[in-house]
Amino acid sequence: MFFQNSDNNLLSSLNPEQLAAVTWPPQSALVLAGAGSGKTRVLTTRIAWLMQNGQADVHSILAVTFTNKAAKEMYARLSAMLPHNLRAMWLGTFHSLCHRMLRLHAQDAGLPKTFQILDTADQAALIKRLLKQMDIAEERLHPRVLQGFINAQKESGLRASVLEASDPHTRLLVQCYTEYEDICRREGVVDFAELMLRSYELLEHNGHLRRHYQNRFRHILVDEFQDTNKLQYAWLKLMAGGGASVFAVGDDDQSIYRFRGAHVGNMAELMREFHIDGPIKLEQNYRSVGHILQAANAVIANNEERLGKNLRTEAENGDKIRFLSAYNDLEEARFIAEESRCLQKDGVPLGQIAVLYRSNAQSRIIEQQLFQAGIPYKIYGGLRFYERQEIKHALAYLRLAVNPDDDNALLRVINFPPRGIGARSIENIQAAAAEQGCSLWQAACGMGEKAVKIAAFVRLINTFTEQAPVLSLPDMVREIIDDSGLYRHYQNQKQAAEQERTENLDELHTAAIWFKPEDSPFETLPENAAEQPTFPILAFLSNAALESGENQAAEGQEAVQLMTVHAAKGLEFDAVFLSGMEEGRFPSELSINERGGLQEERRLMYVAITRARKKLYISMAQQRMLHGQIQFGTTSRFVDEIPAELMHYLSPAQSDFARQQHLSASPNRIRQDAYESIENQNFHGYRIGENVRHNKFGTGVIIDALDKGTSAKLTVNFGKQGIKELDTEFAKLEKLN
DNA sequence: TAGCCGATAGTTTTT
DNA sequence: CTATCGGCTA
Repeated sequence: MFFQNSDNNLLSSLNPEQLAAVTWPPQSALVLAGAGSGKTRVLTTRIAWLMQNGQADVHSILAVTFTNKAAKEMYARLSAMLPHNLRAMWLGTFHSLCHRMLRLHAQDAGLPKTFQILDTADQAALIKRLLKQMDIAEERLHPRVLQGFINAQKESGLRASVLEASDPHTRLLVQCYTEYEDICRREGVVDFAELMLRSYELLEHNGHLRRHYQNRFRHILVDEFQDTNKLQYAWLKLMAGGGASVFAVGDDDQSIYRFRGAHVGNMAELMREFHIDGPIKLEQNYRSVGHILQAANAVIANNEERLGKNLRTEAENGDKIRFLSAYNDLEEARFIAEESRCLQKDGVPLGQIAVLYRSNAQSRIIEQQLFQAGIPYKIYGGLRFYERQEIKHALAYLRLAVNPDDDNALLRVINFPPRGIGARSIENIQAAAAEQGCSLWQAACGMGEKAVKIAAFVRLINTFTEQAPVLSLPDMVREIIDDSGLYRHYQNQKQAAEQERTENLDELHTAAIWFKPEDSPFETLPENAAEQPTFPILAFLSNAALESGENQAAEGQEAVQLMTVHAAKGLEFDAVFLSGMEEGRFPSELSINERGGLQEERRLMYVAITRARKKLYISMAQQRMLHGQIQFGTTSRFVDEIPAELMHYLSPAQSDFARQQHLSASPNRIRQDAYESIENQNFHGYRIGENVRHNKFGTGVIIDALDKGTSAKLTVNFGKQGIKELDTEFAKLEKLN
């Protein structure tokens, strides 16, 4: 065989910790893998090693990742490492694997063959419709609350029928949940949580299937285990019930999705229930320089209930962490832009520079400054491809072509583009549907030719339905875009932004051309695919729902990368700007009051710090424009948790004018001149950036200082109390650290 | 029915 | 401040 299958090749470059994890005997294990410790590599190599040694084959492995991107990456890496055809391997996200199972056993799971997947927005739309139908005002029950309730219940494995309500509000929620389940059943749609729960129940109730899968999967491998929710853990337990080994990899310190149901406790639970003596720790970091790693370790050490690990590196200490307490958000953004330019001049590729922030709203001003400075940038976040309205509209037509009973899809496009079917007509259809207990589509069909506009719409959908089994997927998509009038509608709009939507519709057509259901390892090809001519459409739609378009940063972009800290998880950059480090923003005000919220924020901080390889900048704005108002902020407590000896404090130039002078005079020296370093400067026991309390002005931050010999004059920002100048000789200041 | 205007709310996000 | 949504008017 050409392929070099020797252990040496596969394992040679692993460190002892990694080697121990990869070659762990076929028993369950928990790998506690710190940031940058080669976690994905261990997981991938473990699979390859198992297969090389004949301990596992393509069919006996179940590998779960958290994102589609990670699944694809793992698939690519494994394909490069192994001579096997991996198509049959069950590798994917929890949801795509459950989807695969439900497509294969739709009937046993009590689902129609053509069941569709609701994404978050679809689910929200359905819930709004439900509340309106039940005549429940938003003040009484906000749609978001109900959506959260339903998802939380499903993720706890609870159906409406088993819920008991003691108070009226809960009773209402349960009542709505019951109705929601009913609507989903009628329309043949499943939400994300339902994919998990339905799959779980299928295995639980169907002993035959359960035994089949339990016998099949001997090795279950899970990535990002700290982000699993309770239902996913229960699903894994069920799958492993036949004695399979569970090899879970995760980092409790990087668990940042508690707000959407992630349960870090699963790690301890796994050790207990699978009789794992202790975690295998990967503590060797290959990413960051010493100072950055020390900062990360120091910050996270403030958390309790950790499984416990301490990252180490053989790298040099590197630069200190540069900290800037800017006067306002504009100043902060300008600093980031200028410093990016300097980094670029120093040879750092722009794509290796990231600007991180706690919330998306903070990106705008940074974006503006980068734009003004002529620095290319790319923002991650916001709408993704399959979430765009024009794409959702086109897909709604496609859904109707394979399943006209999909009320959600029908309502979305029955009058888009506008075709004279207004609220009144839709109410009529809804009334008829309610009376006959049928779908909106069936009601619309029953309205007869008198309702001219509705009849025309019915004919339109009917032509699509007829074409669906005949045309190829790309032709079908083109037909829908053109004949629905969508394309023309956007073309005729005045605003350029609306006209640009046609480009996305063209892109959807292109996506359909490239989409090959049989090529996708994450899709399932039913045995009777040939007899189901609309299968490509179903697969395309499912793919669109499950993979709403890549949102995570990709390599090789020659642009500064702007994203939230959450979005940066799993990525790394040579230089990182961590912006908006103000108390109340990061940690977020809202989470401080939540139980365990602060610890989660600190983990987020830990994730942020460990994204940086060589240079880390931390900045805050003493004044920030938020919701149209100026907010005053003090330095985040997390910044104070970084030992001062790792920090290098920068002070902003005294005036914009001064900076402009420097800018035009010597662009290369901006950094030195505009942001004068005041490191090690101790102003009679105080330093810039420090938080202090004054018994009259409250808490504030030292933003500037002047040594006067016998005393120092401190400029302190007391937020709402304003900026005050205080002399260390007279003022009574208490340090807050 | 369609488009416009005013009120309102406003973490983090993948599936 | 600004995006979104619902209600109101032409």
